[in-house]
Amino acid sequence: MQSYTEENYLKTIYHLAEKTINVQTNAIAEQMQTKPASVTDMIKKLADKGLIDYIKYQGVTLTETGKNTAIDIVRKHRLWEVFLVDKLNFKWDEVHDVAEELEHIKSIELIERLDEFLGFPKADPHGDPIPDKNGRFAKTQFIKLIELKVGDSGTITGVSQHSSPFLKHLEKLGLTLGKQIQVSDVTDFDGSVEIRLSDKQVNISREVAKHILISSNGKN
Amino acid sequence: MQSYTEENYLKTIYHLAEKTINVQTNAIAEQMQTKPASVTDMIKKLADKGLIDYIKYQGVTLTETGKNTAIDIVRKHRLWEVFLVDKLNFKWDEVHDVAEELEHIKSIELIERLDEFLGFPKADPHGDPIPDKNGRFAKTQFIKLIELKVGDSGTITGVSQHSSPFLKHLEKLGLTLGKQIQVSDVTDFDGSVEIRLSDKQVNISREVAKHILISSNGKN
DNA sequence: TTTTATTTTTAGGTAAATCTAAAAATTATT
DNA sequence: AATAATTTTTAGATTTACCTAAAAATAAAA
Ligand SMILES: [Mn+2]
Ligand SMILES: [Mn+2]
Ligand SMILES: [Mn+2]
Ligand SMILES: [Mn+2]
Repeated sequence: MQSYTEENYLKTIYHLAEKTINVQTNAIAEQMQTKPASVTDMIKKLADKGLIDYIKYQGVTLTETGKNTAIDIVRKHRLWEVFLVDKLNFKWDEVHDVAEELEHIKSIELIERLDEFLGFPKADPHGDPIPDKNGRFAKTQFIKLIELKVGDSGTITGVSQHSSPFLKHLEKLGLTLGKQIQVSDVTDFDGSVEIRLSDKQVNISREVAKHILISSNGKN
Repeated sequence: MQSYTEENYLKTIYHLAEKTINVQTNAIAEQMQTKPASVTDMIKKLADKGLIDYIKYQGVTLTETGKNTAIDIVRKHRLWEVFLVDKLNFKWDEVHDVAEELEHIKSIELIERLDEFLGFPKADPHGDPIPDKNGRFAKTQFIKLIELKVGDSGTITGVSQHSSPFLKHLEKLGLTLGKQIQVSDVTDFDGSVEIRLSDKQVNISREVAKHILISSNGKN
């Protein structure tokens, strides 16, 4: 059984491992809003428990057990987010912090029944896939909106930034999950992207375009 | 802001204060499954924070702030229990431990929306009253079944014991909340009580009868 | 290949929540 | 009222998760 803190470390390492093979001490410290020295302490403990492989000065990787544990926490986090949005009418920018707490509730029964209650959802309110009870989930094939060329179209199926200001901004622009979009222009001057929606046209900065994930349905 | 542990102490003191004015160190220790020495430490901290009044060797009482905090935790605990039973199909004997964790999730928004989602329930699955968001709730007038005389009747509206074995036992006997009952006999030999239900007759021990709460609707 | 910069670890310490063993205060019994 | 029993508190440690400051290792630059 892991502590609340250990679980947060495992989840952080899991997410960082999606970008780099070996996860570095400083990266964990930044993500966890703590100091590298504290990370080193925790890393040793997790290694002793067989949840990560650790070579001094070389960063860490999750073991099979560690990875499974992390995925289980991610599963809980995302299911709770669905609950908050679908059942309690939270907005997609309001759910993260609460889910950050709820994900640590320890009851297999609870999460399985919640999953059923929610209708076994496949994705959370941000488009992130929800692992099933065996930890399996489809690796989603997303393209960053920024990578689309003029004329390309697709559907918004995810975001790679979960901050409230960002999500509120998208909401205001009407760029929510499931929306069909087409890139109508890319401005030479600042690289900002002109998006055609079914009913209107909006302009978004490169920074915003980087964090919108598209499931492409055909190039032009 | 209180820690998880502080919250559990406050809740324990609150419940013990329903029976005695001054709550004693040993009583808290027993309830919290910890040692009196640990309780003394925590008591000092809670007193420093202004959540309890404490005179050495004289036990403690909750301050207004402490009481409000405790009631808020009780509110959360009971709402989560309703959620588990009404929405996730848990049995009334399965919810306590999970609610014990869920009650510590810190989000006012969450609990108010949950309350609404559940239809502002007035009682939890064990018949205990749920405080509203201002901490107010009707003081329920229960009579212990053991106190009824032969011929008295009433409705089962609560239990004063939440252990799984006890609740499963009641379930098996058909003695669940809302059931109409009448005391048809009290055995001389062991004081066990004969209960008439709408469709059958059951015999329960004094020990069981002590923990069933009845809202009386007329004596004979 | 030195030197410099960055990253990571170690050393030593703090605060929260617990413990055991022993001392002190209160309560009950003779 | 004196003694015994019970309750409560103190003293001194331990564990977990942090911290700062300094040392060590690795990576980058000159
Ligand atoms: Mn978390
Ligand atoms: Mn999410
Ligand atoms: Mn609790
Ligand atoms: Mn209850």
